[in-house]
Amino acid sequence: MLELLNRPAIEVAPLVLGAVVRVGEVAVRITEVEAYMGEEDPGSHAFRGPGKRNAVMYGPPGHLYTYFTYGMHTCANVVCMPEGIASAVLLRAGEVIEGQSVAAKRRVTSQKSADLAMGPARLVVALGIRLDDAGANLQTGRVRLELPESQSPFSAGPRTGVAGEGGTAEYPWRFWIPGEPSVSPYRAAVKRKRR
DNA sequence: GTCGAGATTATCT
DNA sequence: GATAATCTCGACC
Repeated sequence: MLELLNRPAIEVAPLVLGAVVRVGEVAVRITEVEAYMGEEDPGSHAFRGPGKRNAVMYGPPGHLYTYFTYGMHTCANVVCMPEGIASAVLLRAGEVIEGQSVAAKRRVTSQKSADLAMGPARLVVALGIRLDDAGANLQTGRVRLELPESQSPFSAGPRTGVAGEGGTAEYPWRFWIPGEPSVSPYRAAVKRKRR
């Protein structure tokens, strides 16, 4: 599996589609991801170089990169590329296929099954991933990644949710499985107004 | 369904 | 002190 992940994020991203992430009793089939290409990517946390937050992204592939954003939310990534090069695939959405009652209990809002893991922060909550799971090994740790045996069909398009300058959504680095109800219908990123 | 805006805090400057 | 790889709610179509 490590050989499959030891490549650029835009190549790894389609492979993760259809994969299953398992944490305890809850399992989610990934239906939407985004590629982050490290220091050459203006939308990536690694764009300004290594720091405490993105250190895991520079580490070896096959590990979990979590980060906190907007003061309330956590997002999860799969690290790819060899140690020393920052690159990761953001898990944006998925379908809860096991432990649905447990996942629903964590999500106080949106009890509908299609909404349980529709969005990066929701996915993390449904799975029970925490910020201190950062750096966990996805083959041996609490959070497991199971790649599919065959490549799922997928579509590619502009990234969403990246609020950086210069239109970082111009790169077609968002991948999803067509026809999945759990793929987020979210609008493109809007610049945040200050209060 | 789409659109606008506020919430809330770790991390970085 | 400013920023942010988001979510939720309310208003409108």
